[in-house]
Amino acid sequence: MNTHAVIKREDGLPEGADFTPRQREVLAAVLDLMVEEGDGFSLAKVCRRASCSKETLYNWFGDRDGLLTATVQWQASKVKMPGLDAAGVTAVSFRAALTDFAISWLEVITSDVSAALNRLAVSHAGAGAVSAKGRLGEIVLENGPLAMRRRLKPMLAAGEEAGLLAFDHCEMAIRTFFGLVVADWQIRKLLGEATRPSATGIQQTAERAVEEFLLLYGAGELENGKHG
Amino acid sequence: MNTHAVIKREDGLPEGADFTPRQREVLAAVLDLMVEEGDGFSLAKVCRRASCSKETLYNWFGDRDGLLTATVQWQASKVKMPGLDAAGVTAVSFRAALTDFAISWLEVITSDVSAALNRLAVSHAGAGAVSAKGRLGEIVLENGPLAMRRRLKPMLAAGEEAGLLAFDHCEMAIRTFFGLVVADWQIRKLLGEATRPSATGIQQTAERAVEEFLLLYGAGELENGKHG
DNA sequence: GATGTACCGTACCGTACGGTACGCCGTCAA
DNA sequence: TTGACGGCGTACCGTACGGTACGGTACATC
Repeated sequence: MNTHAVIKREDGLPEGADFTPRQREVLAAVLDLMVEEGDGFSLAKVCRRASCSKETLYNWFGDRDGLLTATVQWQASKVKMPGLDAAGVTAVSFRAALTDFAISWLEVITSDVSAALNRLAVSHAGAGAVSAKGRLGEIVLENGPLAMRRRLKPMLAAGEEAGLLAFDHCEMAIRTFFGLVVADWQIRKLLGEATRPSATGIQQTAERAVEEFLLLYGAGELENGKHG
Repeated sequence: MNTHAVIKREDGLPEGADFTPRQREVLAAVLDLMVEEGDGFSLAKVCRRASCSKETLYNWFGDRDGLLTATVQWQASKVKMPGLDAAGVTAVSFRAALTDFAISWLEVITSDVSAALNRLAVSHAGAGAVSAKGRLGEIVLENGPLAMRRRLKPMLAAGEEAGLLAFDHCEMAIRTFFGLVVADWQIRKLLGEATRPSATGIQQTAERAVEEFLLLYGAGELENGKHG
């Protein structure tokens, strides 16, 4: 039982990640390497880039998996989603909030860092049945799709409260929203398709997705005619 | 310049994959191992499982990447999508065709084999800038989202032809359909979430997706009221 | 029967990488 | 001044794996 320091939460959820500045430097180097080389980077390279020794790495993070986990958790702790409070939602502000949400989600998803992290988690999720590796997939899942659901749920609930939305099952609405926004952007990015959509491309995608979502689930003044 | 035999198409598209039966046995073993252990399996294990020698492996496929590529291509060549010919589409048959399409797509996407293949391609897509690895991502991309688009396009065109659909840009409609059907199923599967939807779960997802799609893009008799 | 070919099994080699050990130096407290 | 400590750099070790070589065997062809 070594102490590994820092992160110990047994629920694996991405607690604040209270690393020292020096440790964050190291993690930043890891993140860079992950973007550049995927899972294939060596500890030696990390040390060279971060100007630290392997022994330090080992003392801080235990082993390679610990380092990866720490990196993923640290990055996860940095991503803050725009939250909309339920107070005083109007048709216009609600639509705008949904659009903002979609935009920032698309920006995250199509970023190189997110792609690298997801690649890492995906490959580890399929490696050796049990192995401690599984945690990575869990963490990313927790901070990816599941975080989106958690964020979205109160927004949609607020929308329903205000009579702007109508749905039977919130889960279904969430899933639909996810599908309309993300579509095939993420999987194409993960599979290495180079073209990242431009800012306006993302904007248009988001607006269209919200438009379609409101066509399906909008009520009252939000429910307007077909697009086209 | 070794001969590597078999697949040589420079465009990388997943041509028929004309392997000998014995070679297919080997590829099947590789596929199994990929499902079980992800990208981490060793050539030695392949040999043990397939009862072949490393030298044979090398003669047939060149190197590890060649073996992986061959496996991916072989699997890709096995996936046949249900095609609907444009002749005599009615509102009912069209909806049924879309639903069938969605169902079979969901079945593929949530299968272990597909997940393993996608994991492989995803991790290789993020590994080392150029390296021949990139090809895997390309191939899977070609047989994943892009194949779906190709299959879907004539179907939607036929639908429009028959006055059952109305859209400005076919690409947009395709993207929307993709999003509604796939939603977060694929990414969650890739990240290792164990629960595969049941047959009826898939059925319901597909029907709902088609329902929503037709609400957005349906014309004439296909355009019915809101669900709920 | 001799010869060639295709393949299996296994042993082998080089390398790369995770993990460990150790010497050295700056900092800080006593 | 001295000693302890945290951390850097480097050298080192064991292992695992990709790739190669080689002997042995079944089978086909002449």
